[in-house]
Amino acid sequence: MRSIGALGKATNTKVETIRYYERIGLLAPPQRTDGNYRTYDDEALARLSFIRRSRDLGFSLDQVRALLSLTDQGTQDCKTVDRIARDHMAEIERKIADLIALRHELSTMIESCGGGNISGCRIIEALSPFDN
Amino acid sequence: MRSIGALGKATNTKVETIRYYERIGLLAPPQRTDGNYRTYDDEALARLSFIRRSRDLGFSLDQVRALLSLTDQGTQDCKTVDRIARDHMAEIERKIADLIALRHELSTMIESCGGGNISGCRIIEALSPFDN
DNA sequence: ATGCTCCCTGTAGCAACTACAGGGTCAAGA
DNA sequence: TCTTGACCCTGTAGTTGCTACAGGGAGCAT
Ligand SMILES: [Zn+2]
Ligand SMILES: [Zn+2]
Ligand SMILES: [Zn+2]
Ligand SMILES: [Zn+2]
Repeated sequence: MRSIGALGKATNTKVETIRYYERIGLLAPPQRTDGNYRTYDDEALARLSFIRRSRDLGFSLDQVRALLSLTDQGTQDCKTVDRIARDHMAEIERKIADLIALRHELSTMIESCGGGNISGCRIIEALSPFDN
Repeated sequence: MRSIGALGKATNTKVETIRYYERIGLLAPPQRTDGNYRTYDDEALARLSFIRRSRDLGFSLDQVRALLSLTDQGTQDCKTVDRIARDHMAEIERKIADLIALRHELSTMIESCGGGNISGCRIIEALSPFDN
């Protein structure tokens, strides 16, 4: 059994974040000490580690919730797990493509800056309408 | 002079968003009609277009605010403009790198799924602690 | 007069936390 | 024993950039 602070250190999670996960139902309310302190067992540690790892991989809390509830009924087919992961992957791909397009536009813009005063700056021009 | 709805259409911006920009001081409060309707002139249109273009390029509202106030004093050196743009570019680069690393991890994970039931799924295993 | 579309203000919601304020608890040292 | 300090508690509000109402008023056409 460990305190919320110890759990936080073990999982690299802020105490407030742990309480937040409890509030939104992602972590079960743990047992309390006589002084009303939360105490966590190893299962809670494993569950929070799972959550953090999933979050680090960019899954949304809703996706994490789904993954957790699927894991809790471990006898089912893992098709849904696969689906969630692939959907997330597709989203990442989309974001990468968007950002690469953005980078191209930005770099063109930045390279055009001649370095005079602002009224003649090409960056500002590129942002402004009606002066193409 | 145009109504808020017309300005919204012209800049592809929702009416609520325009009011929001006004509330946070990004757009000046416009003139009003007798019936208390906002009316916008061409300058407001240009300003909102600038904002939208900057937002499309991923600048934060704070960055947009800075760019606008720099533009308003057009005689200054454009060093600061350049700086904002380069900072933003660096952030985009960081995000791209992060997402590419993420994609690598995810694809490894997804490819490892053999398709049985959940308790043996490699995706779940990859997310879980203590079972490496 | 009635409907319809637009506009107004003010407030609350989204994601995923984070940061207090204003207290209580607990272990250790003087 | 008393006190100090680190930790914990609840509850609420802030962050970013909007978006969505609710409950009204304005303006125009029929
Ligand atoms: Zn290009
Ligand atoms: Zn320049
Ligand atoms: Zn790898
Ligand atoms: Zn699987």
